[in-house]
Amino acid sequence: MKHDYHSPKALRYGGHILEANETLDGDYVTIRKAVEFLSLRWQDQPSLTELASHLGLGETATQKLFTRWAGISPKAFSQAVTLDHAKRLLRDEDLPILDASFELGLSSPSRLHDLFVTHEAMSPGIWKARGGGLNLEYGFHQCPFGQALVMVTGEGVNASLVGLAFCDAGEEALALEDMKSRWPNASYSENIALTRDMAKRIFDPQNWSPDTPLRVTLIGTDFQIRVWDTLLGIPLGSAKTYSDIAEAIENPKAVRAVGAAVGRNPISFVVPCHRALGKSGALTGYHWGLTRKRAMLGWEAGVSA
DNA sequence: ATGACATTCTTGT
DNA sequence: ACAAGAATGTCAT
Repeated sequence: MKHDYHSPKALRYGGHILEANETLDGDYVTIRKAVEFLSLRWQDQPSLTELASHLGLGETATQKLFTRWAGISPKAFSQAVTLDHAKRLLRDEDLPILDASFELGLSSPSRLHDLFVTHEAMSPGIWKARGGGLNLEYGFHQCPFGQALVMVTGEGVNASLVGLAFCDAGEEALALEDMKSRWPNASYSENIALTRDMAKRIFDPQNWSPDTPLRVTLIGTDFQIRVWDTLLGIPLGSAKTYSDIAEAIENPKAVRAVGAAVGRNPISFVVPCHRALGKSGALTGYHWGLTRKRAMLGWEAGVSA
């Protein structure tokens, strides 16, 4: 199934993650518009004046509002989203190595991602059963990149993130269908209370701590898991090309297959598929919308600044 | 800039 | 089994 999510809609609201059904106010709408404008026009770097007039606001108000969301100025955001900057991300010297733990099939903390996660691969049986016997709870939450669909398995300390998808307000049904089609035999129930904590943990960098690593479970084919595992090793503020990844999994010619596997990553953002770029530094593609990929890269530039 | 095609893996018949 | 398609890359025009 294929969806076209081409509007950006980036949204943190006053530093808090909101639930999907909470009312949006003027700030929210404005920020969304600003990111959309900057993201769509990444090629010609609009000035603050242009941005402000597009929003119908004063320059100071625009500057302040935007900086509160992104952690960086509109100017810095535009730059973070250029081809040049993407190339710089690719240049980053130290190549992340595959976790030894993957070889062993065990879970282990990966400190390379700033959003400390422990990940484990689910038994191939579950994959073959297309999610049969799996109990998934989900909920939608507002996040800096639109509505986030959070999917969790297990309870309490065992709660583990299985899926993370994005959409614009109003497209929740599509996103849910998209995710359900990956594990059609799993059973699904909504549980906002459970997923809310997970969302807060993920989207507020203040909650990123090695003491409380986020548990994630990778469900996919062998090949896909190897690709996703490699993605997990790309640190914040850096990026890899699809061919880099193909080499990392010791299958250098499988470049195209890597692209397909990256695109099929069910835990978008946490498994940083947005840090996979074309060899030229071009963003090439994103399942949840290219503009959203730019927004993520820009937002991360603010986090790491 | 555009297009053909090489190559690998997934998925739907 | 088989064929089509995918978030690529390279080479030729």
